[in-house]
Amino acid sequence: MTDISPEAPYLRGLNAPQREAVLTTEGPVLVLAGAGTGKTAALTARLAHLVATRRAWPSEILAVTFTNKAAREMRHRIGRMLGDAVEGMPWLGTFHSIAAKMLRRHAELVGLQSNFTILDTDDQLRLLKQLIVAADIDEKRWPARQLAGLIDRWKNRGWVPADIDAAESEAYANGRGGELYQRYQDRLKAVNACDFGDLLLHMLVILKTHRDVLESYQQRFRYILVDEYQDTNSSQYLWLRLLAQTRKNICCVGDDDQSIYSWRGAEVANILRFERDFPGAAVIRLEQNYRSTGHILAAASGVIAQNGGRLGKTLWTEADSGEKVRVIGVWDGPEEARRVGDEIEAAQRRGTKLDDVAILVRAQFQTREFEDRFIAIGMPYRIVGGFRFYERAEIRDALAYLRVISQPADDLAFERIVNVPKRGLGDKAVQKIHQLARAEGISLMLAAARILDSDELTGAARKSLGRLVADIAAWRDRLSALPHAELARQMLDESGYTAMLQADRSAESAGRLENLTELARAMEEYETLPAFLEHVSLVMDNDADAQREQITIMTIHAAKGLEFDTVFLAGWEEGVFPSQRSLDEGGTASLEEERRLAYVAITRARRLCFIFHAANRRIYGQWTSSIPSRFVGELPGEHIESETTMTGGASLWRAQWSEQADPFADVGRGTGRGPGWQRAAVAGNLDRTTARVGESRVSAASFAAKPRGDISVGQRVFHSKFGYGAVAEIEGNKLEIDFEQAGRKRVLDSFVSVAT
DNA sequence: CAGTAACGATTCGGT
DNA sequence: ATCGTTACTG
Repeated sequence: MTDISPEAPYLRGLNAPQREAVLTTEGPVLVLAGAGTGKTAALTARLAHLVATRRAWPSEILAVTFTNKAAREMRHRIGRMLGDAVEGMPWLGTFHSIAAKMLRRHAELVGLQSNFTILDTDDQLRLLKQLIVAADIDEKRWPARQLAGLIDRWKNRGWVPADIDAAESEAYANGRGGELYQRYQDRLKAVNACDFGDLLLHMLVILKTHRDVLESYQQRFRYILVDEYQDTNSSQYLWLRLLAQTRKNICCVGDDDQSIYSWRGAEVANILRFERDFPGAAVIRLEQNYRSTGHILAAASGVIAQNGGRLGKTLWTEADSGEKVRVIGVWDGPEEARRVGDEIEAAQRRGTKLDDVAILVRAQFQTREFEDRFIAIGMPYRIVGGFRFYERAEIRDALAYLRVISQPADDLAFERIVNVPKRGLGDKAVQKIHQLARAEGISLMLAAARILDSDELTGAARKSLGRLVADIAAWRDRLSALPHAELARQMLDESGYTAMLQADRSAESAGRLENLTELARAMEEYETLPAFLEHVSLVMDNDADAQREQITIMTIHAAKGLEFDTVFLAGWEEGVFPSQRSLDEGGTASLEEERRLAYVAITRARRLCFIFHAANRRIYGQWTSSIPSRFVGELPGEHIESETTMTGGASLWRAQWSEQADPFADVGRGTGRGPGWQRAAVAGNLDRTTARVGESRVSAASFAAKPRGDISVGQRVFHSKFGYGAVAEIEGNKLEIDFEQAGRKRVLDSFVSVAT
């Protein structure tokens, strides 16, 4: 079966199907890998095997992952197996980074220069907005977001503007979709830029139309490996199929049950397509789970079993059954946060590390409740997702400056910084530059320089623009003499950006300055400014603060591929999870995707899994009563343990919803009519609820109070939302406080008490 | 040009 | 509720 001894170190500890996945090197292979079945171990072993047996040099293997993080981890693990031999695995990366690398070599074939910029969503939207306005379309009725989504979908399918037929075009502005797509592509080309979809689409076009290029890559890549295959979209699939066409040594690893990105263009159908396009593909199933206890695995399996059309895997484990999944019903969101906090503290006392605990939510808004609570009790936490480092305004501004320096033709970057900080270049000045640029067919940067030679601009605006243009030129000159990180620091000072933040006395400005320092530091790790900018475009990771122990709060989507000892799943209510959107539209398919999410969520847990559902929740400022998610009802009874904190207990609870034939038949948005147990619960919780209302009344009444005598600068105080902090400034009854957890905030003195 | 009031949207989110 | 964007006003 193989020419290598079965004792090869990278085979140690692998089970039979895993070994098969490693040793079946020739021909197409499809590995169906359930959650926690040691997929990554098998995958890295496969790569090690290919190299160790001299079937291919590292540079002859194309290995594609879905995220940069996954790519990094794989690189790391192979490094451990092969020593430094992996140094040269130049083709291990995400679809986008690999496509970008290729495209830089062949850019001219699609009318780009090899130093093209990669636009992010924000740039993309601004550009589209301009085109929409120019096309005389009402941006209110036809939002840029919608067009962006549409173009994205087209690109995901591998369609260029010429492929858009009338029916497709109809989806935007009465049939003008295709036209705008074309204009958008023209505009991108004019500014020498690409969006993410283009990286793949352009390469696809090149591979299709330039035989020599295609053949050289087919020649080069002896083996192709694809991770998270269920997440690939059509364009990625077509790209892979072209590259694998001749040698057919392609191995795809995926799990149809973990396909949760269809809204982003992923097509599970690619799995079925694979067996059709590569007849005779070996199909290998990894079904032994090494991660979770028996109860957790059984609970997850019970839920996912409700889905139709699965390829079918039966996960099993040799591990103990462990503790049952705990399903906890609470009164409302705040109570959910309190209960989770209590359980975490209890787990901590039992020796669980906070790093091993995660709270997973369906939607970002659910994180607020936990954040509030954890600040109050001083529980260290981090929220993954939300605003990433590179998406913050100050970072984007700084990057825009750097882009203008690196690439004068980058109009979008120029527009972003032309009046940041404010330098008196408002709409009308910018408009004039635009006009000239359009008339002459030149970049904004060039037009700005040109306009100074005319008398279009006068007075302050003229002077100010002159200074900016001269500054940018000077910074660009210095780039050859100075390390780019150092240049960035000087640029931030000289542009007035630092001064602008220093002048801003708001609570966040200090943090923003720190972020900029961090940005300059990060730049030091890159050879050149363009190399750094490329990294930024492709990697939106935020790998700051990993120092002290903290729990993690994140969405289920963000948790895919991760695992934790203890997992809290919050907000399992109809309308939250499954989300209202998925219930309103999308039918069975979208409900099944939600169910796969539930499956992914439960299988993140190694040892303990808690599932919460609240009877009342505030959504968009509106109190809504809710009933437990249907997924709660799908959890097999023998693997869970239910409890409720509400009077009436589990018996009443169950009586109301779990024994009806179709308990969700009349579930709709805001029916507002809660089941009977809710009324019972209301009675039971009346005291607590009124107490809370009373509290806030008292606070409100004290709004007008005069400054109090027991607080002075430096005093340590406690605030029920922000926790402990020290008073930094007093202004009447308003205090500036440096909170230990929440940073500097302005609060009324009536909301704090003197700490003891 | 800059500050403020009104308006509106608001899953999931890597590259 | 909240945040971001736009429209209007000083």
